[in-house]
Amino acid sequence: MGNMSDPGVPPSRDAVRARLVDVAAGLLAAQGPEAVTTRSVALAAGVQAPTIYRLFGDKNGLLEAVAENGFANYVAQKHPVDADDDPVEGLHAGWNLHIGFGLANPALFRLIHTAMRTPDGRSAVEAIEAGANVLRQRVTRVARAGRLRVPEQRAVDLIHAAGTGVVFTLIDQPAETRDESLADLAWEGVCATILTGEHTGERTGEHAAAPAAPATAAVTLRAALPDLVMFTPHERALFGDWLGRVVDAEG
Amino acid sequence: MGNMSDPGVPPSRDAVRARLVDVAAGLLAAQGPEAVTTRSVALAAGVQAPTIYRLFGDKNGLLEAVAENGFANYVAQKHPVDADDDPVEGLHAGWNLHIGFGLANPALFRLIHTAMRTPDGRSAVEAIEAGANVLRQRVTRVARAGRLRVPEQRAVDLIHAAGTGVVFTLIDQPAETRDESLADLAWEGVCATILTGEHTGERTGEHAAAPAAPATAAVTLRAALPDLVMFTPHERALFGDWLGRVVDAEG
DNA sequence: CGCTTGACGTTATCATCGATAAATCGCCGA
DNA sequence: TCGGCGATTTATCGATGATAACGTCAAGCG
Repeated sequence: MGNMSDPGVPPSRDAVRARLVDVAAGLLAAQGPEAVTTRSVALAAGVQAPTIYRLFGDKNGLLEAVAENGFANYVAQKHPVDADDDPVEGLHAGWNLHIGFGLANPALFRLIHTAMRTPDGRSAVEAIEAGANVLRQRVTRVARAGRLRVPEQRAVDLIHAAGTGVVFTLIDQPAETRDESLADLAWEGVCATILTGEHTGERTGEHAAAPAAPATAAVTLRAALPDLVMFTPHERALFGDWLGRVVDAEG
Repeated sequence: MGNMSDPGVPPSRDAVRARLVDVAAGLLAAQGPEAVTTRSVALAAGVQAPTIYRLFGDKNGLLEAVAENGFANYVAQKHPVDADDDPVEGLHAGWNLHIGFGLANPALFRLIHTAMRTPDGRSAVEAIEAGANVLRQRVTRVARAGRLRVPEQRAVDLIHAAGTGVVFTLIDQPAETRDESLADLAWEGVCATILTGEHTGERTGEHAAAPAAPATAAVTLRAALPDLVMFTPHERALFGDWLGRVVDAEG
């Protein structure tokens, strides 16, 4: 938003940045990763090569900006999925977002899962980390609703693994023989594995499995206390007392 | 086999080939893909750079040979899994092979799924294509046994997607916090999705009989922990630990 | 034995790529 | 007007993938 009043040439730095990102994204999508050289990007954007280094630090910075921009664009283009729905539906929406982004940006998806990773496993792209956090939050919502039957981290990992694998499998196939319903099949499998209830992910409307507030969960656990052989008698007694406090306070 | 009698220098072409492949594989595994340059490989192998091009055509040919060799080595090191067993067990063995190879050769796995692909989706590495065919055959065996409830191609795709996704998810995590049992969870989910019958692939015995209500309740309670204001921080921490014990033992 | 032939090693070199230093330009405020 | 500073341009560096050109050696053959 800098100097739009200038009639001349100075394209306001942010405009140059955006143009570079657009050009790089276009080259990446159209001609693959090896077509994205600093020279070709600079030439196509009408700037000199050093400009890239001043604006992005190095070529990796440019690619990170491309990933950031591509992901943000894709998310923005989707309707926001109001969060007051069924938590499972929210999770499904996140799943579809993951799959859709990968199929729409295969080259970028490959790049993200290979080159652009810090040694500790965290993604070097801010937006990707943010997306992972959103997934975590949505899984937590499902857990709070009492519909998760595996630990949250395992659910997060399984969803991420299934989504990543589906995208790789699909973009590795020629577009003609590609059957994108593989994503739905995988989603069914994920739901059947991590969710409670029989009709897992679909628009069942009403589930036989109860919404299960914390109090309900505490009641369930207290009923199962005698079977929990991993506790010593004293531990079991204290555990039961605490469950009682939860029941009294939350119920 | 060639000229071992010669006391002098000629190391029999195949020996040079094998040494180059070994050196390249070592560099790839130890220092990452960008450490595998034609010069570094040639230097470490004691040959000149053009030798690589005479033996492998180009750098990609060398990398394909590395992938081929790495996969073959891993397969050979495993016991052959006699094929007269339960077809589902054969499938499980193939699954474990896929996962194990990816975890043992993360850099190679990344390379295979990014750089070394022909435009029509087929892998450029012969051994990988062969592995895919083995998977197809094993799925066909399961289908012949009447235990498949989805089309064969969908089953093949789902298994491949799940395996690929699990490997990527695991190798993207630091080795310390990595939980490799994610592979087992994913295998359960795949079996539940593509196989008939309730007790799917495992020697379930006790697990699948009940949906593990205590574990679900414990997961739900743990997700709601931050909202349980009736606990002191220390109590909450201990309570969370105990809930974790319930999840681990019952789930 | 002498000649040819072809495979291999060696050296030198090319084109390209990522990245940067140095010089040059242009605008803005004092 | 002029100093100063940031942005642009030019030129270049080191590394990399890839190859041409030349020399060497052993095998085949008259």
